Amino acid sequence: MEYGKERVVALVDMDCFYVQVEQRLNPALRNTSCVVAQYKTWKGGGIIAVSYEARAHGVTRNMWVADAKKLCPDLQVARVRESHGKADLTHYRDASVEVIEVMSRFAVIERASIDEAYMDLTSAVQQRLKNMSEEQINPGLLKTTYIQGYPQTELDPSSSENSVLDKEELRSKGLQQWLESLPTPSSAEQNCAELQLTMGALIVEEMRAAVEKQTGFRCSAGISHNKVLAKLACGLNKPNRQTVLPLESVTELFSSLPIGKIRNLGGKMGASIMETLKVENMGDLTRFSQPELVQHFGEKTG
DNA sequence: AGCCCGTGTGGA
DNA sequence: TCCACACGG
Repeated sequence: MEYGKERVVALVDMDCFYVQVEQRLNPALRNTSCVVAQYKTWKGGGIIAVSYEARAHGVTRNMWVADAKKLCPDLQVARVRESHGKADLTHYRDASVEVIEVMSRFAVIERASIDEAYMDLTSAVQQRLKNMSEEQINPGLLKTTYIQGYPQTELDPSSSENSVLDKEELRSKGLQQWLESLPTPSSAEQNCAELQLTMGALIVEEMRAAVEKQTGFRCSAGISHNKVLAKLACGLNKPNRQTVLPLESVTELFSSLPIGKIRNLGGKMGASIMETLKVENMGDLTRFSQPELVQHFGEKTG
């Protein structure tokens, strides 16, 4: 197997998880602009989770409720339970366990936080490929899947029709183009990395559907070859969607990706990289060798 | 008045 | 091995 393509790794991230937990409990909050906030006294409390409807009004995490209401006057506010003057998150932890239990039926889960989990799907994928007949994968089984970098827009002056496609049309067109480029899942082709990612996406589609059916909670996911890329992919099409990030699409994605967008590089570490190496984008980093990076930033980080 | 918490890293 | 700090949520 080619270097960097050995594993299939997924990251599943619950969409505005605390909000969903409160919405399940109180149906009046569903499909509305709402937030979860803690500590009522100062400016109405601090916001720790925001529904996507409220985000459309510019409401963000870490905002005061009083400020958020200026942006979104009909904002609904759910409150974090307080025990003895302390915010009590056990409610959300219990909901998290519900989700993890469902996901564990599909793969070994590595819990990364209360609302996200990584999983190595390599062996599950190989199992599924073995048992598959030689037909092309049905796009209908990947209804919420985006393939990053697809459709590849060939510069065709005769058809400027791409500009009128909405997001869903683009998604399905890209998926279709991707599936056509794959070998049929037969015999010798089972170690094709792109085919493996696609099978990973199929498993994650099933997992996410099971999570929603069992718990009522929706999530997004990224499928790629390692944890950093899976995390990055997950953020590309939220909420309630999943994204495959093939290695071939990484170069273009990185070319304009600010370093701070990569997990663990959002703070001082990322700033020091940009400062030390005089770079802005992830693409610029490929100019440096691994020993150079290790020298600057330490064994693990480099 | 940004808190609180889990996790990971690297230096002492 | 422990501790301080950084990061994300």
